[in-house]
Formats: sequence, structure tokens, C-alpha cells
Amino acid sequence: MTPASRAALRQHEDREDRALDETRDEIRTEAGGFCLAGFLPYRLSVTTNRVSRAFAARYTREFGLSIPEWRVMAVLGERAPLSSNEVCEATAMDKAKVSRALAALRHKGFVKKAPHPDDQRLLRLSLSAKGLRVYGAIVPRARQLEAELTAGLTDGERRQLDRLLDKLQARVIDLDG
Amino acid sequence: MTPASRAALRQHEDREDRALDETRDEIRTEAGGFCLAGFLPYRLSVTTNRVSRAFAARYTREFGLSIPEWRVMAVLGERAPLSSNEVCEATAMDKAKVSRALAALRHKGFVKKAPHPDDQRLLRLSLSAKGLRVYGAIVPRARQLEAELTAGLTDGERRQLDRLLDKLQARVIDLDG
DNA sequence: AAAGTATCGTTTCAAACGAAACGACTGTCA
DNA sequence: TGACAGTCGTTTCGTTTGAAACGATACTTT
Repeated sequence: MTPASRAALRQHEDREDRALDETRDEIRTEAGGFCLAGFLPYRLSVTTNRVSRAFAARYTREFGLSIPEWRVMAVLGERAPLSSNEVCEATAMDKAKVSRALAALRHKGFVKKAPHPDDQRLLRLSLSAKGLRVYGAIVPRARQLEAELTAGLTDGERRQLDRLLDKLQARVIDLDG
Repeated sequence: MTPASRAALRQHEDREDRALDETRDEIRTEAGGFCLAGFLPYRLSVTTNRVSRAFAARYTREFGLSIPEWRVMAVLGERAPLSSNEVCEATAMDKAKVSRALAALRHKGFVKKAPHPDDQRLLRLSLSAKGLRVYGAIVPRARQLEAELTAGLTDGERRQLDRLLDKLQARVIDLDG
């Protein structure tokens, strides 16, 4: 861009700036006082992402697991054997993510995969002995971290938080479903 | 894998399965009754991601904006001019994400970028007239969507939710800071 | 003023992501 | 039985992501 055209652009923008001052006042009427910091979806996202990062760092450092991998371990430890689809539902992750997490967990020797006897399309997924040992170690640690996270909350507040999340969840589901 | 080695593997796994039954009982002691569905970080993540997806779909469909782009618009509409760093802080996004969102917004003609007169490293970012018109349209819409999201909550519950998110936020910050 | 350090915003790079295509398998209907 | 439609899990493809490298500008120290 030449200095001349740059100057022309600036002049144009100066003219626009004057128009802007008028536009701005009209805008303020509808947009008046909007504050991103108080916007619920933003607040949810920021808080949740901070929580996820903090927990992910610990799962990685202490157990070498990503969050998708930890979720799969958690549900398999809870109620194996499960098919991949059942893991999807239990973890709220899509099948590609579950497939990748399973590949990693199998590679680490934490998960066993067998064909379902009645339906060859399905998998019978479960934790190996090694996986079960890790599961036994990570669950108390996860509980402890959760307790640290909610340390500032009374039992009543914790219950209230669960209730409010349930309500939001229900609301957003019929909002886009 | 040959049928023979497959059979050998199965036999090995059968042996492991018997060991597993014993291990499982010990595990249950520490891991007993863990339920991912009730685990706060998981619940936060699932609910928040659903909310984000629902809002992102609407921003895209109705205004052609991604969430990072909408956040930048929001803070610039709120209190331009801002530097890129100030946008980072105000939106809780890293500088790469902000840089990319700004490039997209400038390409769409919604954002103006000027050099700061006192410090050539800084940018003076603000909305163009076009950007300001979009801002004026999107803010009421965002408010309306937020209202739909919280439609099931009383004013008290909404305030309580804000309080609880503040507490979690404070807690997680010193938890990983 | 020159050299070294720090900050700002962009770009590069590899990893992670979701949507869609895919091959393998099952159930249905002719 | 043979074609057809549906389901399951994997893989591919293009996009988005954050960390780190980078060039450019400003500040500090001598």
C-alpha cells in the first residue's frame, strides 16, 4: 500500500468516524450496556475450560491420560463390558473421539476389546488388569480433586449447583433439539 | 493374526479374567460406586459444550460469526478502542485465537485496525460502521437467547448460579495458579 | 548511542476435532 | 437365497486449536 492510498484511507476512515459517533448512539439503545463478562454462556465456557485444563493437566501428569481417555476408563470401570456406542452415550462423546481414545487405551494396555458373541458388529470393551489398577488409583484422586474444586461450597450449594446444571441442560436440549 | 495365535490370546485373556475378578473386588473398595455422570467437571463440560454448540449454531446461521468472532465483536462494541492484548483479557482467549478472529472480522469489514499513535507495537482496534450495525443486531439476539436458556430459572436461581460460578472460578484459579 | 531485554501481534507446526465416507456385519423383505 | 436397508466402529478429510518461533517495536542499561 502506497503512502498516498494510506492517507486516502485514513481520510475515508475519519469521515466514517464522524458517522460512527452518530451510529454509536443509536446502537447503544438496543445494545446498551452489554457486558460479555456477565453473559452466561461466556461465563460457563470460561469457568468450565479452566476446570478442564486444570484437571487435564493432572490426569496427564499423574496417569498419562487425556480427558477422553479418562472418561472411557471411568465408564468401563463403572460398568464393563460396554460396546463403543454405549461408551459414547455414557461419556457424551462422539464415536470418532471414543474410537481414538480406545485405540490409545488399548495401546497402553489398559483396555481389552473382544467381539460380541451374538453380534459381530459390536465390541465387548472392558478394562484389563493393568487398566483396573490404574482405575483404582485414579478414581480416589479424581474425587479428591473434585473435593478441592468444591471446597468453597456448602453441601447445599453443591446440591443447588447440580440442580441448576440439570435445569440448564434440560433447557438447552429442547432449545436445539 | 493367525487363528492359532488368536486362540492363544483368548486363553491368556481367560486366565487374566479370573485374576480380574479378584482385582475387581479390591478396586471397588477405593473406586467404589464412582459415577461419571455425577462428577462435577464432567457435568460442567457436557452442559457447557451443549450450550456453546447451540449458541454457535445460531451465531453462524444468523450472523455468519464464530464464537471467537462474536466475543471480539462484543468487547469492541462494549469499549473500543482496544489493543489485541486487551481483547485477549476481555475475552479470555489466547492471542493466536484473537489474531485469527480479528483477521476474519477485518476481512468481513466489521473491524478496523489502526496503529496506536504512542506505541507502534499496539493496535487500536474498533468496530467499523458496518460492524457496529451487526453489533447492534446481535446483542439483543444474544440477550434473547440467554433469556431462553435461563427461562426455567427464577431470578434468585440465576443470581445463585452466578455466585456459584464465581466461587468455582476463584477456586480453580488458585488450584492451578 | 549501542547492545541487550522485553513486549506486541502474526505465523508456523503438530495435535485434536467433528462430519462424512467407508467397510464389515446384521436384519428385512422379496 | 439374494438384494436392500440399517447399524457398528474405523478412517479420512478439512478445520480449529494452543505452544512455540518469529519479526517488529519499545524500553533499559551501559
